Amino acid sequence: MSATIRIELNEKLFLRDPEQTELGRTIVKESIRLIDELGFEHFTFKKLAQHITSTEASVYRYFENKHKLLLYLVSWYWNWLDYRISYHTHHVTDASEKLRTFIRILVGSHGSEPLEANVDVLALARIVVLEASKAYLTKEVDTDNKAGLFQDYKNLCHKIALVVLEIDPAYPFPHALVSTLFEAARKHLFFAQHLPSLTEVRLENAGANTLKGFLNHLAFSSLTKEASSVGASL
Amino acid sequence: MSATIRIELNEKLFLRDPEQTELGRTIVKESIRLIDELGFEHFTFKKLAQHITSTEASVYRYFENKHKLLLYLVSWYWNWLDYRISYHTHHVTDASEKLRTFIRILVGSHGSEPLEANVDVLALARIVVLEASKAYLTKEVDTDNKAGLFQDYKNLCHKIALVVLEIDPAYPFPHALVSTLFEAARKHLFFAQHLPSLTEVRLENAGANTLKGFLNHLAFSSLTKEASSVGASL
DNA sequence: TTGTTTATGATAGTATTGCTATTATGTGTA
DNA sequence: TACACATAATAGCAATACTATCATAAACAA
Repeated sequence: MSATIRIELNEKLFLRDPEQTELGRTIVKESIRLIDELGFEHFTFKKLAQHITSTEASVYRYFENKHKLLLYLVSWYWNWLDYRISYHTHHVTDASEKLRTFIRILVGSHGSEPLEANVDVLALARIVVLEASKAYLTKEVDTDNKAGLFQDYKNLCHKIALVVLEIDPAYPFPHALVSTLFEAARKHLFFAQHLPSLTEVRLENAGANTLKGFLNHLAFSSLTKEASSVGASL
Repeated sequence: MSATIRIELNEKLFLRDPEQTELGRTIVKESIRLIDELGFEHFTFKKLAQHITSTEASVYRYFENKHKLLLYLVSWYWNWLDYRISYHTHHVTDASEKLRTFIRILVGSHGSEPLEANVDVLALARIVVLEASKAYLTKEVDTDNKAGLFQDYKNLCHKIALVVLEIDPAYPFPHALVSTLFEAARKHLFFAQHLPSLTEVRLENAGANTLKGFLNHLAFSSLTKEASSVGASL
């Protein structure tokens, strides 16, 4: 494992590859800090430009608009997660163990592998929780999808879905289950912090009522033979 | 059942109660049509005012801003759903049957009870799918929550959570499961339409791979004794 | 009836956002 | 040396998100 991970992203996510220049890397790095601080709605290219003592026009040379920048950041995160999952499961043979590992990484137990130097991954993870849904919940979703801007998320989802099928080849909703786990992971992290009456998940709790516990329960309940027959009878 | 349902909403959702005046009702009715058509990002009070041949200032007298209007519409929807669920379950004694009915209504099998005359409920349902998450995924969530703006959603969630506990009193995540069902219902309706590789759920399919089938499987798998023990062992 | 409140409309104005265009400047490359 | 090229500096424009003021008409109260 090298110190910094090379993450290749769809070229349609940017106008000029931000990884290739100092300014580009600064834009990415500081936009993460600023979006995390202000929230996506209050974040503007003008504020970013002032923050990095550059100009609005320069930022626009890298990203078409702030929505594309968000898509870039979120894609980067899914790639990074993919990398971490591969890193932690490539030696695991048991499919159930693989899924368990996936969930463990998904809920954000960071620290056991080399962190990306240039990017504040914890801030990016917070952005993903609060903003990632907005990347696709738009009227432009079909256009963006045709341009392949969600490919990384879909790839990752498919990869885990294959593990699910390995556990239970008869399970009829592998992709649906995995995307639900992704969405639920983010939502319950958010609920635990801001709307705790919507979830039993507690972040400070290392024992019971962990997000990991809930997601494991949700996933493996669905994948036992008994459970499958429950669904089929409805 | 009367022809039109009176739905009482938190007064902090509006500046002047739109139900009390002709203009107010027009604002609500036509904002639903416009948000559905344009999407929340492209929707503005100016466009709405032009659409209803009124003025921006008049709209602002009813709603503080478009975010509060969205909160109003979404709250209205949860209230309406609550009403429908009560209507269809008040005579049901079996808890599992109640949960099944809840899921059936959640996925949107409309038409069996009186429709609200003034509001295009189908358009509102589409808005909820695309925009409801944006109502709380903001930096203002704690302020809005303290003002009670999410109370209707939380109440509904709690109500169903009690049914879940009736089915399996030992289940440790009743609210988490129910909020997951709510979120998943919206997300998979959306995925089925726009990102079908993220779900097996198909809308046109009346037999297999229905949203109802997936949610029932997800819910009832988690609530069988066998399934509970699966989760506890992790 | 008269007077008064109240809702709406009409109009104006301001700061910010989102974006484009033009020109200048410095830096590295052929 | 000449050229390309990235960035900075500046300007500008249309749209957005409001706020304020004043006129008018309907509703209602004395």
